[in-house]
Amino acid sequence: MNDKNSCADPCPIARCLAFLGDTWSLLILRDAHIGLTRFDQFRKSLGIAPTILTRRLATLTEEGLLEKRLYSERPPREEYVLTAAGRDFLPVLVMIGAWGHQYRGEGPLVRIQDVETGADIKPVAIDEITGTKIGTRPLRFVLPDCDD
Amino acid sequence: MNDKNSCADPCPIARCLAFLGDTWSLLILRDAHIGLTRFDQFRKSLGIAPTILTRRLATLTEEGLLEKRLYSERPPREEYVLTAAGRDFLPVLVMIGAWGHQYRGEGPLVRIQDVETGADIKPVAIDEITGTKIGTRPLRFVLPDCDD
DNA sequence: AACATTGCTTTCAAAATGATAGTAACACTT
DNA sequence: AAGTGTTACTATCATTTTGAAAGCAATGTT
Repeated sequence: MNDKNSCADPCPIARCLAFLGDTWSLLILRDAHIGLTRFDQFRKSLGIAPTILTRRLATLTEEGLLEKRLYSERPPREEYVLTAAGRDFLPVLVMIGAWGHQYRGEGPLVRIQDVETGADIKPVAIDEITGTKIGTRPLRFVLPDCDD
Repeated sequence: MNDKNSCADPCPIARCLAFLGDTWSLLILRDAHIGLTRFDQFRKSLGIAPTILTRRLATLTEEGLLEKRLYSERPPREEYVLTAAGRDFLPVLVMIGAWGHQYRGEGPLVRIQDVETGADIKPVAIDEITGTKIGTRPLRFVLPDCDD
């Protein structure tokens, strides 16, 4: 994609999107966070063609966001559960949802709540160092030297 | 996609992904945040086919993330600049980058810095209400009644 | 007048997607 | 024991999307 030089794309956004840059993968991850684990649950929830679902689940598994777990030996049946990497993807999904909520929020909308307090979540991204919201201070994308 | 009922998909994540759920759109937005505005800048930066770029820029413009601005009358030339909605998409990109940084961080990596302090940004998503990091407390996705 | 620049469009082959049907391995029911 | 149901797929094929390459229109530059 961006291979003007010999090393892999140095942008962490591009690296992530290289295999997660499609709607289905992200919706599968969303459903996984909601608690779905099985092929047919994903298929019914998403209305996705089984061919595509097979491929997406395989990619997500290969890339370490999901992992297969045998939940029945006879008949052999596997389910897909989130790994640590998959669980750590939640902030991305939540921020996508926050944007959608703000800019595509007409009509009835799913809301994300804190289970304990029952209150709606109000997600914001901050810089942990300065404590300020992302977007309030100018940022810079810095390319390192690349001698791979 | 998820039209088991008559109303539009109530999930704000799905709504966002409905038109932003592809790699190119997100990379264009990334480049727009870096400061690119012109067709050829995007094309060269991304190595994208002009056909696709035309379509993606049109969608991003229609959806209100970019807007066309005439920067030369003769010859008539337009550039694409981020709108408020487009600027507010930065947290999503930054969180995607943070995930990529953590889980796909081998080799040289672009880092995001605070321009003023020069320090690397450490992006985290928090719930503004409770102040806690997203992912540390159990969440729930709540479907509202839908009588559209 | 010839060439360069910018922002596209046209064309067409290749790849991805989606819909539908079918299959494998079992369990369960009668 | 035969038939039916469940789950997780695979096979097939038409449609859609993508990508590569070339072309073009409206200028500015030399």
